[in-house]
Amino acid sequence: MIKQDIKKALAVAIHELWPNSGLAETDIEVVRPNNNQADYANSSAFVLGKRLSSNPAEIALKIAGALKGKIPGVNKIETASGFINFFVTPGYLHEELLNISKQEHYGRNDSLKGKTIMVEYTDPNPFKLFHIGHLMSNTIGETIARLYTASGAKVLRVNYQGDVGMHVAKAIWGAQQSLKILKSGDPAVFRKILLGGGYMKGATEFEHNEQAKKEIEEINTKLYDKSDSEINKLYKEGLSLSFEEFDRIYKKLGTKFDVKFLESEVAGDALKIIKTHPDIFKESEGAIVFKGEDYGLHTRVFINSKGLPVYEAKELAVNKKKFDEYRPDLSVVVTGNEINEYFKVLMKVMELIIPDVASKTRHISHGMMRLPSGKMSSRTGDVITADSFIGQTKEKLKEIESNETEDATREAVAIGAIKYSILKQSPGRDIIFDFDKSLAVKGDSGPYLQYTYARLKAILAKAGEAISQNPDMAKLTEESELNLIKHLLEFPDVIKESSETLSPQHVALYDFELANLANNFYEKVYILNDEDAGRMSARLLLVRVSAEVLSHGLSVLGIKTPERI
RNA sequence: GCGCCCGUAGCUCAACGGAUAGAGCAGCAGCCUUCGAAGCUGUUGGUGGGGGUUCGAUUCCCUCCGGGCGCACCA
Repeated sequence: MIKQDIKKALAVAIHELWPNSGLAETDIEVVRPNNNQADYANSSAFVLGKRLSSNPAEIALKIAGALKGKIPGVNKIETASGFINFFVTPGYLHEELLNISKQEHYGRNDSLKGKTIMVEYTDPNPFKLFHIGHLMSNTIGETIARLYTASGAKVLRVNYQGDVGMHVAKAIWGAQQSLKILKSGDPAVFRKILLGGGYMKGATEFEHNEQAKKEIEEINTKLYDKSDSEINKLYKEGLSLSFEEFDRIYKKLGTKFDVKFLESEVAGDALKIIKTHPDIFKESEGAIVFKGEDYGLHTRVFINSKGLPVYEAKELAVNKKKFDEYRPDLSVVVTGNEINEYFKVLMKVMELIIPDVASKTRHISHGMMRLPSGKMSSRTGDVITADSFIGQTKEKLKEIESNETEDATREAVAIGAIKYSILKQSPGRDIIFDFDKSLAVKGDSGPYLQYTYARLKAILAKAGEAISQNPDMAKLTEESELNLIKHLLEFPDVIKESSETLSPQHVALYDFELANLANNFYEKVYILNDEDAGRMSARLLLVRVSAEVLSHGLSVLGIKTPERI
């Protein structure tokens, strides 16, 4: 890679000029400048200027002079007020394009080879709706998993689902009430009640109906000791309905979990862990709590006054369980940012009782999907399900489709649009979901990228056998061609950096810029029916590699690339 | 009140402490008699206020203003 070559040459030159500068190769960065002043640039002269107490511009000149003619592929080195700018030759670009066209997994790196990483995400609760918040967690988590895979790690996708707890009791209570009124045995009605309306009703009544609150708490206890057969039946039924529903959605979204944990499996462990650490957890007002104030945090309840473990305790147990059973090198937990503060308490507790787990656990939070009216709440029913969201997006796509599109393709485009709009911004931020405004299907959008891919593939399909002819790489001289190749060369760096910093938006931006350059090339140069067969073949090679890299780039984002859209 | 996060163009978002702060949408002006117009080209427009650190600050620190989330038995 040219960046590495430049870096090495810089390190050597700097060492020769100033043996004691203390500037190592790892301190030197070669970047593609965001302006068009150079192909690659370096700013080490500023650092050296500081260390040597001398003028950066002069230092840059000295370095540039020492490097002249020493880096293969670089034919021009300039300085501009301290920056050192490098220009590469078309010949170098041609050679590199040919190289990457032969690589099977271009873009992958092996920086995490041999490592096992668990990524927990989505975490929907049975008995509640799978809404666009889960869609967000799923999209981001899936991309993190794919970024780690692209860096060579073995990734285990984890889904942790709350099959016990107050929300289940609320849903069952609500369903019972509705069933009494409706006297309906229709499975579809039952399904709807249990998965959506039941929880809503239970949660609402819980807040201002003392009788309901009491009954729900009783149900919660019964759920733990399994003493009531009617509740057991409703529970079992609802659980399998929920899982069926979730699996259907995962399939749609392109996620497949390797490990599924249930809260019910870890509740017992949770109690055990808490009880074996009386030095850390204290009794307070009938509950067992962790006094976070000693560590600049706040107090959290781990076991409630009914003796049942709450979220924090179960989360503690599930994180321990991951390491007991799978021994990962790293465990990443993706959640909404509303639980950031709880997670800090949890991390502190883990540091105290299972430090080895704590040191290998990392919490990543994402923002909320918000409605223009405010926060979404499944309690009040002010919620948009993933299904209806995807459905609405498909409807919107119908407006701009030029020909008859198959439903599966339309769905791939709709999901691509949704995923891209989530991933193009940094994960910590909220998305204000205003359907007409925030979900783009034109411009910087998923469909634009898929369209570009389909367009490139259409050329390749028409070219047929011309692809296999001997490409005359030297014929790629247009600016649009060279710019495209330069961008293609960046792909491995972008993947590696995004995986290190967990920044899906960098991949999204890269893909978008790639599409821009590819479209620019498409408009500027006519590819097919060229009397110069070698040139046509070289251009087709560029089309092919661009399409492949775009497809891989989108695949990292979990976005499909249909051949036709 | 305390803690954490955020504030960039009319709107939605980018920008390892680097050069002239980039895109998309919306607006305006163009491009379908050759490969897919879900496209391409051009254009208008911006870092909440005030200090500080630095050769260099959207980025780091302080402060003020504005918004979000959390602050004990829900997750």
